[in-house]
Amino acid sequence: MRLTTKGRYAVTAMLDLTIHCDDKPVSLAEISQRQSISLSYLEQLFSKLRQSELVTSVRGPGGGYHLGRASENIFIAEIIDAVNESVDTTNCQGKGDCQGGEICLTHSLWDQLSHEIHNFLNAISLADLVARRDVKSIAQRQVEQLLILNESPQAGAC
Amino acid sequence: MRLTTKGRYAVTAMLDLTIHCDDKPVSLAEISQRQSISLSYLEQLFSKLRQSELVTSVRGPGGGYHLGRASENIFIAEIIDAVNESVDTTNCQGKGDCQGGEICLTHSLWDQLSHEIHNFLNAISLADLVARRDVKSIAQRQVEQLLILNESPQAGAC
DNA sequence: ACTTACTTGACTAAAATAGTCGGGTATTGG
DNA sequence: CCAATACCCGACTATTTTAGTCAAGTAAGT
Repeated sequence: MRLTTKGRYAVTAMLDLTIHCDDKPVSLAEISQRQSISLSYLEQLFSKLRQSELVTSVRGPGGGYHLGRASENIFIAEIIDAVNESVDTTNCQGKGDCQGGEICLTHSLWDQLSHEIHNFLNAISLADLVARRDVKSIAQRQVEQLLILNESPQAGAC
Repeated sequence: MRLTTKGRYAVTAMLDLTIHCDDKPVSLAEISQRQSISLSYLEQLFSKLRQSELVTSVRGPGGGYHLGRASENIFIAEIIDAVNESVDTTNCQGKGDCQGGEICLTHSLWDQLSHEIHNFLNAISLADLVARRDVKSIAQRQVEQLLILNESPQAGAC
């Protein structure tokens, strides 16, 4: 099982994308500022997200990214899969050749756990996360902090 | 979340210990052979398992390890904890200071997942695993393979 | 044109993993 | 007693992965 900052960053960035505007594309620079993730690293992650068609890109000035489909239909497990982090906890990637070609003693345990985690993450969509109270208030705080920092009196709402 | 070979080896070794004899202590050399885990590495793992009182040791010839308590009362989550692998999936170890002292957008998601995984692994005891059909047959195979390899006609049963 | 912002690929520092190695020390069977 | 067994312990190391950086593009809007 690999579930590290890479997968967490990807989910966080996708959630940020979901929250901020459905009309204009969101640039990576914005996400980078709001979520404190390095721009170069985001580029790497979004390259994979685009290949998996979880986002679509708009190039040129005013460009950025859109969600590939409705937020109700994008599930957390997909995002983590897209950035190459497997949620699999077995040693043999589920193949069952863990001990010199044979199955190992604890294979079925890890196989079961993998399914458990996958089911959990595949039952939660981006829309579900946006609806959460804590997510709403944190997103609000992040926008306010940026307004103060930038001192640019932009229209706060999308 | 860290769930790698270290944790898997620890659980596998503990399960092997549970399966093979409750009377005589089981030596690491035996476990090493049956489970294809390097002896030196097992020593490292058992040092931690002993500190957590999940096993007790008997030194000298004929020595080895016993389970620290009944297999019904040793849960998988404890074993993984003992070898220093945290099942926590948050970036801040649950503290909530993920984004420059503040909570990050996806904190509650990872927090919830961590609890989910912990609950799953904490509901399964070594005794539960031993009772599984697949574990029984794999253990049987492992013993038979060793008997052939060693060609030493030891009493197969404990 | 010029700028913005996506696109790609190569490169790298730091950390963690998965071990090895070499010395111990306790115990016991002969 | 003494040699063999097997636990005990700490230092060391190769490999892999993570978490990025950097540079050189390409496409598109103003």
